[in-house]
Amino acid sequence: MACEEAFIRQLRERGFRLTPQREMVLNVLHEIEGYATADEIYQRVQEISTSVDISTVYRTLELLQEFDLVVSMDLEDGQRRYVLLGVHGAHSHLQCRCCGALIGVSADEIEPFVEQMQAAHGFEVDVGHLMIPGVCQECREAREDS
Amino acid sequence: MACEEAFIRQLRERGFRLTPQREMVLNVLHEIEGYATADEIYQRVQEISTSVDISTVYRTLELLQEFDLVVSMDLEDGQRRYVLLGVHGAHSHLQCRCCGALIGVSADEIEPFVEQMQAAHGFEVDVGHLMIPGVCQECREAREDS
DNA sequence: TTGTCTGCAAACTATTTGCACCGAG
DNA sequence: CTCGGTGCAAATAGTTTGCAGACAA
Repeated sequence: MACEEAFIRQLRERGFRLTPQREMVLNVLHEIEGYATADEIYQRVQEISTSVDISTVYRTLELLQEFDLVVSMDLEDGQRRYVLLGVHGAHSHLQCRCCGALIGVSADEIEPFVEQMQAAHGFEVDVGHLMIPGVCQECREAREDS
Repeated sequence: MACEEAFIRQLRERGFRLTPQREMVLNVLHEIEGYATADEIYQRVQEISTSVDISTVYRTLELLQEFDLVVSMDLEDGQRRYVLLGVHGAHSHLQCRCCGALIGVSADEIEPFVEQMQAAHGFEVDVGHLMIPGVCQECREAREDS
């Protein structure tokens, strides 16, 4: 598990400690392999061990973000989502406002757009935090049927 | 003021009423000519008339969104921003995580990207709600100087 | 042992809602 | 006159924080 190693190394380097709670949060993020709210992560951690507090989950997620192992994004429903930057590294997400689905889009695919914004505005796009709202194929088809 | 007319027409059509509070919120949005938080809008409305409640501001903003005269977006600081869709219509925003600046980008400019997502994923991008996080030119230059 | 981390509870903040009165149509 | 809209206050919901005790190193 390369990301756990990276995590432990960074913890050591900066004088932080490796606690079972931190391991559990990281493991849960690994299982999920996608976005999740703090509460969803909390629920899964609870399945493994009760008496882990939601505030610890938040604190761990903050730490993981400082280490660039996780990115967070705000959807319009007011719940922040957290994504583990796994082996694939930074990528963007299409977010369906209809069914709520999040669809991953590789950084490669976003690249032309990133370069365009760079050229036109000197703006450096943060691909890992890019959320693209809209309507997914399934929902569009469902809509056309009616 | 074309958008006020559009507003009044839609109000009438749907049996809603035109109140001074609703006019004030719309006027403030007009003055601002850009994004603003509910609280910022509330403050400006207060300058014109005290005893207008923040809940009325929220309710009016919701109404304006239903009428497609305003779009809202969530930035990572947990405060929702509201933008009046003026004469220019829907457009996207570059958001600098460094200085907080919001830079408008026309729908035309986003068009190639929209078509790409359409072709590759059948996903219909909602240009008006698209927030593109990153670092703006000024902040990048400031960073390079150090 | 030492100082970080945790659980608990309380605080915060942005937003939403219930309700009785007010006022636009 | 009617009933949609408002101000007020209280409720929510997600997230953050203070603190005393727990535990990794």
